[in-house]
Amino acid sequence: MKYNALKGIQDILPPDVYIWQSIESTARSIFFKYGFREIKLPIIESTDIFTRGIGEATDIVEKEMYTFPDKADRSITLRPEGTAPAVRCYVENGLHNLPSPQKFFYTGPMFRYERPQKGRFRQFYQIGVEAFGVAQPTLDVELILMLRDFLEGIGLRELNFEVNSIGDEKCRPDYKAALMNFFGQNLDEFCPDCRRRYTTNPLRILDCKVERCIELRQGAPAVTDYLCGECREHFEGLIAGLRALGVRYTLNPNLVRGLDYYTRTTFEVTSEHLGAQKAVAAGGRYDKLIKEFGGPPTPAIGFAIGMERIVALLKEIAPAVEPEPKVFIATLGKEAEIEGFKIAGQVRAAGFWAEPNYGGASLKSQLRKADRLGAEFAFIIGENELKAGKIQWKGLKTGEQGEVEIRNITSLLTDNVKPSNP
RNA sequence: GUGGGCGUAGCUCAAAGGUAGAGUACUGGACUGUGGCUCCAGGCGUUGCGGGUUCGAUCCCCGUCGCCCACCCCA
Repeated sequence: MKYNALKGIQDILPPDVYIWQSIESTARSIFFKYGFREIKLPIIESTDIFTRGIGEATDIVEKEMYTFPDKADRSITLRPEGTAPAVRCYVENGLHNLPSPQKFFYTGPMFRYERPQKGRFRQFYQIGVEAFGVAQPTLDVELILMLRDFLEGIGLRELNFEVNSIGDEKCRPDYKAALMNFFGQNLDEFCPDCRRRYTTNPLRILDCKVERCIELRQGAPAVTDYLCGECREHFEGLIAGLRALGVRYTLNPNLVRGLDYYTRTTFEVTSEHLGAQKAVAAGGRYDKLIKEFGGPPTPAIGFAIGMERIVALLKEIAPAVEPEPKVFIATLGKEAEIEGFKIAGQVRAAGFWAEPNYGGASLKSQLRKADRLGAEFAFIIGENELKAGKIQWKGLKTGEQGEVEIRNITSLLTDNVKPSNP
């Protein structure tokens, strides 16, 4: 019987996992400086968290959710995204009673039942960021700035920052009507997908990739021309802030999002070095969602970073590297083996990776193993060394060899070697 | 859900109807206490699975599962 991981679900192994760790630690340190605190959220929720939060008619809810009945026949769902659970958490824990803004981030897997392809998986990881309680566009600007700091911090360049505003419940209906009026004139010339979108979500016609549709939508009304006064002011504040802080961006009036809860600001960071799924991070405002979840009306904004996609970009820049032991401890004989484990303890206490040999083997094969592991030093302990209270050390990169008293091992290392962390 | 490509050793790939091979990796040895180089030894792999055609299938056909890419949509 051969077992496979489920379709679209993969193991993450070394050395890749070291890239993941470094991304997460960079996120923690940069987000900390912006005052974002980490929270741990459950990966399963009551199904209605998502149907209510994301929207009944969205693709995610209609066809992509992992939904099961539990043993008491409650409908539960593996989270397909993090914002709805974060809002549930915010309201349930009464966090609106704390000073605004409340700023959080979280990491972990999301689940969507989709056909896998490059950059798309059924279980995929996101770093999610949410900020509650401030309506001013300065918060939007700060989030985008933090996202840029993060992406540059992990070493990514050549990314496109696209921003847009899709208005709110006051002005979006007007825009939608104008759009339908425009497309309705020659609807039968559009592709079948767009004809379907016309009724389900006409905004999506704006980012259809079919060439004919791109031609046909020339001259279509732009969302930013239909913003109400308040939304316009907000959008202008966002643009002014980005400019003032030197964030390079492009306006993309066709940037519409597939989740119902977005209002006003939407943004997306893309790379040309990925496949068709080229968004590495995306987000927007959701000013109505907290009230929808039974909390007080509270403006909020957030974004999500796609881990697999930034890992793919980083691997393109530099392949993942396997960390190497600092010291391999080769021993000859039972007594030396025990002494070897004690010495390993000293090396570790000094902050270095010590790798022992397990069980008897010839010195030759032990050194070969040390070499293949990429160890920097081999320590050799046999009968002679035990008697003398010394060890032989050998630099496997340099070929140098010498003797040192066991009690001086720590200073030998700390004086000559830099500690290495994963 | 739709379309296309691909499934042979841990990995990369041969074998184009006559019942599977190489490189690499791994382990050990040559070198009974000194790695990297070299040489030697070690794999009965249900050729993804199931059926069909054939005297005979890794190869042809059908189905199925899986992977990859694209569409839809999204991080």
